[in-house]
Amino acid sequence: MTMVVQRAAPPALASLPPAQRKRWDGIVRAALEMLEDGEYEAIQMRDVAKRANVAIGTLYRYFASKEHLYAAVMLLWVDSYNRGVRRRPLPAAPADALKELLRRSIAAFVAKPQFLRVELVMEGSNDLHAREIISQFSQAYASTYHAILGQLPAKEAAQIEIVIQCVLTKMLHAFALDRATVDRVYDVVLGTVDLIFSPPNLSSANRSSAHTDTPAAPPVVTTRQKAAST
Amino acid sequence: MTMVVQRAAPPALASLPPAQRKRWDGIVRAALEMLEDGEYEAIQMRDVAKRANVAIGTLYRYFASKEHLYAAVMLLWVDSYNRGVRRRPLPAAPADALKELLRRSIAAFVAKPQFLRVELVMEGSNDLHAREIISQFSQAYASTYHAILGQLPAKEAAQIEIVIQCVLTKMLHAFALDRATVDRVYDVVLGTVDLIFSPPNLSSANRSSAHTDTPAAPPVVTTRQKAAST
DNA sequence: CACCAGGATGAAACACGTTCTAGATCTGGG
DNA sequence: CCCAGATCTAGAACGTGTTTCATCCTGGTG
Repeated sequence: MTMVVQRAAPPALASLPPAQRKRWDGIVRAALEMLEDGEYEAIQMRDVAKRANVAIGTLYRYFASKEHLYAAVMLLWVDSYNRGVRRRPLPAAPADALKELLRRSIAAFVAKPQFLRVELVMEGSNDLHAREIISQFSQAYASTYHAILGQLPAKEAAQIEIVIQCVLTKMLHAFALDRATVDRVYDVVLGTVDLIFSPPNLSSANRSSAHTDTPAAPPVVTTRQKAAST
Repeated sequence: MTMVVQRAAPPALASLPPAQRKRWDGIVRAALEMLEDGEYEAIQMRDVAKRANVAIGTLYRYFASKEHLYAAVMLLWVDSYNRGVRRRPLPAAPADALKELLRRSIAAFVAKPQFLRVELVMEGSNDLHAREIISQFSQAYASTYHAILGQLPAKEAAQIEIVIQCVLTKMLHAFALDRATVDRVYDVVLGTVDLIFSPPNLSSANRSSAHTDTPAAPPVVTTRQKAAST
């Protein structure tokens, strides 16, 4: 009565006998190497299998999809990125530490635009396995920044973290797609830190809100309701 | 000697005789309708062609790829979005106007997550035609925000614009992929405005930079160089 | 009217991710 | 040593985006 499962979930790397772990490694390594000198779109699963000396069916027993495979590749790669970025010491002041960390991150990613483009694909992916892995390492980033901002009030630290994260990845993606130069990436990302930590005199803009706020914005409250239902 | 072109570039909508323009419209409308009640991935080009009453070959004469077609769809849709968002008046104070605009934008997008997901796909796309169209309407967004921040110094206005833009789209994408609730989107996006316009007391964090800056960060300068060459 | 050029047609073929099949091979327990 | 079951393999097959191609309009021109 125990019917055969249509397709088993890909095994977790952790719980894997050495022989299979070796295969796993070989596949990911092959995929990584092929990305080193070719675009994601140009890489064929059949070729990855050939290069790793496994059958295509085997490849698909370990990875549910091309996106899942390359999520694993990114995870491997991001490790080396992390080691490089965190090696040298950082300035003590949060704003300066942040800026320095961002410079290193940008440098690391800019050196390998294919990986950025793959990350972009991953973020748009619907594949469950891929998404899980991706969220893993976006949390890894977050924790790095969290360490720096620890001394700030938790609320602000969280907000700053996410803003920085958004700006950094967006700008890197723009760069990866040739929509921004390296210099612009640096300018915008570091400029964001300045904007947050050394704000220009916006108080005039802010002050005027005291008397224009209430009269002009009564229908606002309904907006959120509509969003949920429409 | 004039050899036949392998594949003519898709014609621009502007320079098109009425009959063909009508076909163009029909195709985009069909594609739009199919997205209204189905996921992008589930939509087949063959079916779009059938629904628009054109041959598949014709469809591909107007649009170079599925992504190009859906970029055009998004452009059509974003028009109606813009009309909706800009109709009611905004508060006069930049910070408040910004917040209100953001609330409306979030509401508009949250109501149609398929479109968000398509936008995500578009942003990761390598298709030239698609990317050109996409950059068109991300500029359309930008101009909307630009109008609000006109009274601020140009430099800061530009920086604020881009930060807001990054945070907004990132959070919307997170929502589209079920990685954030609607409430979180509102909190983070509006919180960003607060962070910029009513910064908490970060000066202590900032002040200490005066004496930690120079000693701790000597190897920094080389970072950018490495980025460009490696 | 005959003719031409530039669409338009849709069936067939191709490409590549993914799945399936039919054995071969390995592995651990008796 | 032998068996049952898991895993591996080569390759065929399938689905969907994309391309090709032979053919059929259609509307302007002499």
